[in-house]
Amino acid sequence: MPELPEVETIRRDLAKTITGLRIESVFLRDARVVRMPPEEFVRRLEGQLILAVHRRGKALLLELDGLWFVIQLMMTGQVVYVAPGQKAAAVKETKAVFGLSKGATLLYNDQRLFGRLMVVSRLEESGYLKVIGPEPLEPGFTSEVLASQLRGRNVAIKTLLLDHKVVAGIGNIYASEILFRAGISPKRKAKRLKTREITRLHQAIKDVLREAVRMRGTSLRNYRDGRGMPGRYLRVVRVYGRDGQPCLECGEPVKRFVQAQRSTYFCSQCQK
DNA sequence: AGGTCGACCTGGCAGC
DNA sequence: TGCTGCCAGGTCGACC
Repeated sequence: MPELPEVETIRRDLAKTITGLRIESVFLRDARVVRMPPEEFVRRLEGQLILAVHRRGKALLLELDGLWFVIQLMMTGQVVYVAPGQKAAAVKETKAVFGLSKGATLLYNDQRLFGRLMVVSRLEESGYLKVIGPEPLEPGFTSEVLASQLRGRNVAIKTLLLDHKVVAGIGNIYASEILFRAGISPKRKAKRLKTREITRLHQAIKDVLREAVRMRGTSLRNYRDGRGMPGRYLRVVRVYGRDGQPCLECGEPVKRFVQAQRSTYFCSQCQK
């Protein structure tokens, strides 16, 4: 999915466009994206006022009156706002269409159908939100909190960064970028990191995610923001997708290998 | 309990 | 114009 920076970008876009609008109609073109009985999903949403748009980890949370519309985009989900009078550009990947008040429309597109849409009265009803770890850009996420999450964990640090129970919102692109920024090898066992390395890692998590939010996220293929536009962070990635190309710090070729069934990119000179 | 791996899906692209 | 295999911003459940 879109990772934290991409979801945060969408959240900010949607907060401006759909806050205060009412969901007047719900049309499911493929009910597989709805992770509850589809009739109940539609019944709960229709007529609801959108009070606010929040984010937790990689999940978008639309606050309704006593209910939450939880959207997990996973790998290829998109939420696209279509302004009143603008032609609703539904595409083959459009799986749900939400008719909003004042003539606006919200499209949910998802090529791979991994995304999850649900409406709950309490956020813990979502298995993801029930177990999710600390929010990395919130003040409560300190170096000590990170250290406590890593303690005793006998897994490669790259794999652990992808675990949303450890830190929320980090995905496969930013895990590689963060470790490069911190100068730490993705192969290091989490429990072996020194305190000063954890401090660097903590700073790198914040720096990389903040920079990516400023650039409105990374678009490889499917990611689009709430206005249907790609993000710009791909222009400044240091290692992700750059295998064989020279490291921007030392010139050594960037390496790719597979870790926990996901690609990892790193520089063996700069990351120890 | 913590760690590993397959499953869930569709589609783009490289190589033959 | 195939076909095959590999790759893709994620999460969960079954297994050891």
